Amino acid sequence: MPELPEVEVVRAGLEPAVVGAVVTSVAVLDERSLKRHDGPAEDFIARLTGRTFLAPRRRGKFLWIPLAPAGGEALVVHLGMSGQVLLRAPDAAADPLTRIRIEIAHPDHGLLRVAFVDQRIFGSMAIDQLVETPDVAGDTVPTQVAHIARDPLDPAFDDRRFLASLARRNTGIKRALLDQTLISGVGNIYADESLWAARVHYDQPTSTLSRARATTLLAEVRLVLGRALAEGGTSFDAQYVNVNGASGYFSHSLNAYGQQGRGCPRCGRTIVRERFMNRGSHLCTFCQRIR
DNA sequence: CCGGACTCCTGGTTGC
DNA sequence: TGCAACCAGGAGTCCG
Repeated sequence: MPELPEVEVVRAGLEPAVVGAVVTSVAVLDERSLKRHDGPAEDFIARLTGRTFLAPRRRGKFLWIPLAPAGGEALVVHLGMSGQVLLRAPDAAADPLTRIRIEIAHPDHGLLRVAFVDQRIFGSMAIDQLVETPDVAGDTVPTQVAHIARDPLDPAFDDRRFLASLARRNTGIKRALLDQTLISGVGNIYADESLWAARVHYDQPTSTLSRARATTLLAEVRLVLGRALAEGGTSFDAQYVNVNGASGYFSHSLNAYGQQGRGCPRCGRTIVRERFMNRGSHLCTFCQRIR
């Protein structure tokens, strides 16, 4: 399940290969992968073919490649649960489960294929208009990303505003962490990891979480995301970026997620998995109690 | 404002 | 061994 670190690795990997490249052809192999696109496949193809890619950008789990001229449209990518963006040589064998294939011509690297591969088809691509952000002058995001909060690794993320909305809200803390309109980029895995690190129970009411503990939690969110990013950033091939979003989360340093039945790395008691919000929540019920 | 239920989807795992 | 049921969940929508 790609979350912020995995999506950022994809963004960074794509950047050198796509900036300045011209789209020479587009094939939509499965139209369901255009569910975020407002229009039929023909419209997607027509609006993308012949365009020049600018530098890829990201907010939370949304990735987009602006199209020249700047400030107009962008190719938006969301990886969903299982999406991958693979860079291939133009004559490479087709990747299984490729849903959209984009051929590009780069002034330095020549012809490349960008394959959008997605097993479960929760992800998608779209062409969308860029709009100005309300908080940073000159900054733009696609319209379908405009309702998402900045992510905690964004220099313009507003800590005080986030903490204030937590205090004002009447909900559980994990719900809040997963609410992309409050803080973006955090998914189920890194939510569990951050809560474990900060010793906070997933259902702790946000209004009763002390300012100090909320501050600690936000710091842990940043540490967890930053650590994952550092691990992922070293693992991709420089020439043909093959960023895996499916097995995508960087699993070698998980303390809570998927660790049910094992010992809590902090106190040794057993990590349990509970159903919450129609998904799994992994925690140490000794370290993480509602207070 | 809030939360629950539902939808999208399919490879891998579990259970009989 | 074979097949069906179940499971994973990001994000959007709808409803009470």
